[in-house]
Amino acid sequence: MGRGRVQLKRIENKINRQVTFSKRRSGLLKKAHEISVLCDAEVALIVFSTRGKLFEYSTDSCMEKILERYERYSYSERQLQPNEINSSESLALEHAKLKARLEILQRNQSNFMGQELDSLSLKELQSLEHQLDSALKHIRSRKNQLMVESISDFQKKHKLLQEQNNLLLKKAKKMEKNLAEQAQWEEQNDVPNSHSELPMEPFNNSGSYQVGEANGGEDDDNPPYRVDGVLLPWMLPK
Amino acid sequence: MGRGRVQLKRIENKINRQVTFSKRRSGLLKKAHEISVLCDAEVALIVFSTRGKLFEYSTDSCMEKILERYERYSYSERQLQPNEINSSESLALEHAKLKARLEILQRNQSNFMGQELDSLSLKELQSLEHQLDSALKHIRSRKNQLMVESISDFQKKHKLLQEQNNLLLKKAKKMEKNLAEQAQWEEQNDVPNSHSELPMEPFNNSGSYQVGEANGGEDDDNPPYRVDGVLLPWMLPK
DNA sequence: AACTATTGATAAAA
DNA sequence: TTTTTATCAATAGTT
Repeated sequence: MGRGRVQLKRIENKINRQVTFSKRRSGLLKKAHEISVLCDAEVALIVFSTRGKLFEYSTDSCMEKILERYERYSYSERQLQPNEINSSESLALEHAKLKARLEILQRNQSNFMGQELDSLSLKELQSLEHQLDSALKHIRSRKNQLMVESISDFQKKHKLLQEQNNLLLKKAKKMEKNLAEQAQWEEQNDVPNSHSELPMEPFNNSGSYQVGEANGGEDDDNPPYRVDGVLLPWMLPK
Repeated sequence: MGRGRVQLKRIENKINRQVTFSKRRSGLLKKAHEISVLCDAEVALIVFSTRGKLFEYSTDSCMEKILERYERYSYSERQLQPNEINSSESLALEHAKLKARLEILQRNQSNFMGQELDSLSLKELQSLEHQLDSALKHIRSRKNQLMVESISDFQKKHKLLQEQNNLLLKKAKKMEKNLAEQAQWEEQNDVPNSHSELPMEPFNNSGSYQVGEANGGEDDDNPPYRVDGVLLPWMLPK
């Protein structure tokens, strides 16, 4: 738009940049207003110039409402609803309450992380200790549960693969035997060699869940948290 | 721009409105980006469609920073022009932010108390466990410190009182002796009895830091956390 | 979603 | 800055 194409890069000439900014800014604000009116949309536009001057447009000249809506929308995936008109009083009160609660929670959190303990009494410390102790128990229990689930999952997969492996092994041996017999027969009857050139192997080292060698009777004799010598990520030392 | 002039009023035809919104929206975002790049400006653009869908653009994809800057800017502007109506607006935004933060903190706190663990992964659980472990160490260390301080404090006071007690005891004995001598003297000289009717005792059960009987040589032989049989509040079982 | 006739925006110049 | 003017870009209505 204008004489000559526009490169999408910073205009180095300061004067030009400033002029362009002024023009485009008004254009942008205008377009923002237009879409807002034409399409019944809620628009908030904030522009800071290089030198930090603020220009803004907002539908219904209510920037804060839109920003608040934005915060709600982007912070939590909550359902949008028409803005409730909170009286400034109740909002201020709510605000103060929230702030107070936030402070408490923050101090609590610090305490839970073992910080800012100096202001706590012996009694409070002891209560905190008990709380954390109990929390740790829950956490470890949950962790253990996850681990056990993981282990049993792996064991199932392991067993399945092993059965498959054994099956394949048997099949392979059978085929080998057949081939040997055929070869013998052909030799006896003077037929040219025609069987596969690849020697049969017992299918090790192929699948992602592949486990060692086929070991018939050793199932489930592993020590806890170890599945046939495979180290799961969480088994590694921290 | 297009065939025929545009009336600056809401497009009543729903389909047309939606199409126009889509077109103009992309145009607006593009122009916002252009002015941002060309003129080195900081731009934040928020658009809500009629149906509440959010579209946004912001320089450097850092919306929050720009919004914060906006808040700061408009706050300082307000300070220059005391306006009570606007204050509630900034409050609204703050309010939304606070709420979001509160939510996060609350979930954290739940986790710290060993609750709502189901949504956590093994890794997160482990990190939580370590954090709590370390916190517990701090807490116990602090508790121990307090206890040790408390004990040594009590011991000092105990010693002091004991010395006082001994002193008083000696004084009392001396007085008793004097009295006995006086009595003897009076008896020898036939003077009527006039001394105190209360028998002298070694000042037990009087001060708040009073400790058992005066026990000369047994200082500091008590088991840890016990000071002469007195149970401190934190010594009581939970 | 594509196409174009128009209007709108704006770069450069004043 | 704002206005002017020559061009380019956006888009309304249509397909």
